Amino acid sequence: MNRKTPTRGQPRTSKELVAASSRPMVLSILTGGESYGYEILKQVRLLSGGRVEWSDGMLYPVLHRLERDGLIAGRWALTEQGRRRKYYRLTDRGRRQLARDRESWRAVHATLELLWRRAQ
Amino acid sequence: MNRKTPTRGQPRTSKELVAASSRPMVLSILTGGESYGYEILKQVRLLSGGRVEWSDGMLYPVLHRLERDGLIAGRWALTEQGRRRKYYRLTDRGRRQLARDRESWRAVHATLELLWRRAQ
DNA sequence: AACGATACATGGATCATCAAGGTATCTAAC
DNA sequence: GTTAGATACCTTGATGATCCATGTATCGTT
Repeated sequence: MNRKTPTRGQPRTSKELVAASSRPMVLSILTGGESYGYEILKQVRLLSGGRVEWSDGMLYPVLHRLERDGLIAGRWALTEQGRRRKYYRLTDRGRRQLARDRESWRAVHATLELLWRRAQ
Repeated sequence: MNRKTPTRGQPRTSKELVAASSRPMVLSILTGGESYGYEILKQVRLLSGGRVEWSDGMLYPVLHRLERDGLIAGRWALTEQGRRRKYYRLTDRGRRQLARDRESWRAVHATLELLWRRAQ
């Protein structure tokens, strides 16, 4: 990996927030169809308008764990340029986990927004 | 601590989500004025409509860390019933940290909601 | 030849909650 | 009087997470 990519920059997101959002974020991205690690990194950067940046060293273990837990399923493929890629797709189990994650997230978010609106 | 209180129940929130939200949640609650551990636990339960439940064994270390880092300041007090309480208030540093946490949270939330709306 | 982007992976340090336990006071029920 | 529940604080060991640094490799452009 090129060490000068913005992937290695100063984190704008706390590591706890990354930990909490990585699973629902990856699962959500995969509801749009198959994807692979490097593309997921770019998707996150794009969708957040550059406000969320993940390191690749963080994402790959996440993908391995999600696969180990049966929430996503991977298959190896080769591009025309000869690069190997591991494509992941969402499993039914992953879809159910995403629904639970979304509910938990929204419960916490609603509480925080309530507090923030209260204090302006 | 009474072991039969709902505080010890099955967590509805993943530990990662707790980790990500505990600091902004505590700091936000303290924008409403001084509070103490036990009351903060009840506030979280109340504000979330019972959807977020923290264990006290998780909260006290959080409060100690926030105090150690200068984001909150504590003082001991005694109630008329003779119970000791440690009241915490938000410091200026804590207020600045909360502003940063809120921004990060909203960046991640906006990204997730974008994905969720996209997929219905 | 060098650089940057693409594409994957690992390992040690650090730091977090969780689970389970502890101390103590007060009130209400039986 | 003693049991139970609520109030109020705290600590420790096990587990598990990202972070940081590093490694491998291909391809296109300068």
